[in-house]
Amino acid sequence: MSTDPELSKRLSYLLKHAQFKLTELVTAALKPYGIEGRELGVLTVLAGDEPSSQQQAAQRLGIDRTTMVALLDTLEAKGLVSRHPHEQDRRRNVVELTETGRTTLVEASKASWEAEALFLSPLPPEVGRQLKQGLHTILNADRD
Amino acid sequence: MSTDPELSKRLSYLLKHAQFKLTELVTAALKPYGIEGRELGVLTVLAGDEPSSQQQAAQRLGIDRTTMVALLDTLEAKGLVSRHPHEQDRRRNVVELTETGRTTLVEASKASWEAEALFLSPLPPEVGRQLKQGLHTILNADRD
DNA sequence: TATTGTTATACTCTATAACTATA
DNA sequence: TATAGTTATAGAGTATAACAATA
Repeated sequence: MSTDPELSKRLSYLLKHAQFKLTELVTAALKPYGIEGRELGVLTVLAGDEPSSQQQAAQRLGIDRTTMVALLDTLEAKGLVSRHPHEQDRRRNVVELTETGRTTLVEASKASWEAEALFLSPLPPEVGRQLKQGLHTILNADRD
Repeated sequence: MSTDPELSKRLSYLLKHAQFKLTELVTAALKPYGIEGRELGVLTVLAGDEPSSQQQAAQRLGIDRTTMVALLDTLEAKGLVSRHPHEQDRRRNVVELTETGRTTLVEASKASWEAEALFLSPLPPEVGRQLKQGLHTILNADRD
């Protein structure tokens, strides 16, 4: 893509293009399962411990609740999640994975990890781990 | 932001949030100079060796030529670049930095590097270098 | 015919504001 | 009054298609 020598030394440039490349790999890997990376993220969050309301799930994903609506519309149309009114508080929707949703999550998740491994494959395994660890350290540096 | 334990192990998640955080830092650092990160990228490319046409500059940035039009409209309105018809080929615009554009580039570039250093500051300098080197290796792995 | 810059348009992703139904 | 979900809408950021000027 871009090849300006000065620009390609910028971390902004490296991160942007790395994300672009990883997204390409993940999208291709998930294609057989009929979902995209963002949707896999939603399934992952929904699979956690308790069945959560739409708003709780949105918060855990760091997206707006209005964005979550459209995302769930799609996943529901694909038969991967189901929405039911909460028994005690009927304003809320309890969102759960369907049986298909659970198997899709398992298989698509595996494919996604493989895409990540492929992305990191130009590096020795230990260097790849350090790269992830470094990003993790930076993102959690504020929280103390 | 998001705190789902499963999700935050994904490289997709780490890259996305890292980019978000770096963009915040760079945007704040560039604010005194009245430009954004993408505009600094354009100035950087335009400063390279030969005065380039709009399309050449767009290619080096990896963006569409139609996107470049709006970007240059903004930079021209700010007095940082100037457009002139190419002498030999009057279809092309020669895009150059103005005097103000050149000093802005120098100062804003410095501020941007400082923002990057701040972003990497939770890591030991050597680890930060390795992180950049790792991304660079991954992005150039295809090209051989 | 092909190319450069431009405009009009549309598409994606996202958020804000307002509506509804419940509490 | 306040909250969960929804809808309508708008704003970035981007690209595609069509146009005028030039080659």
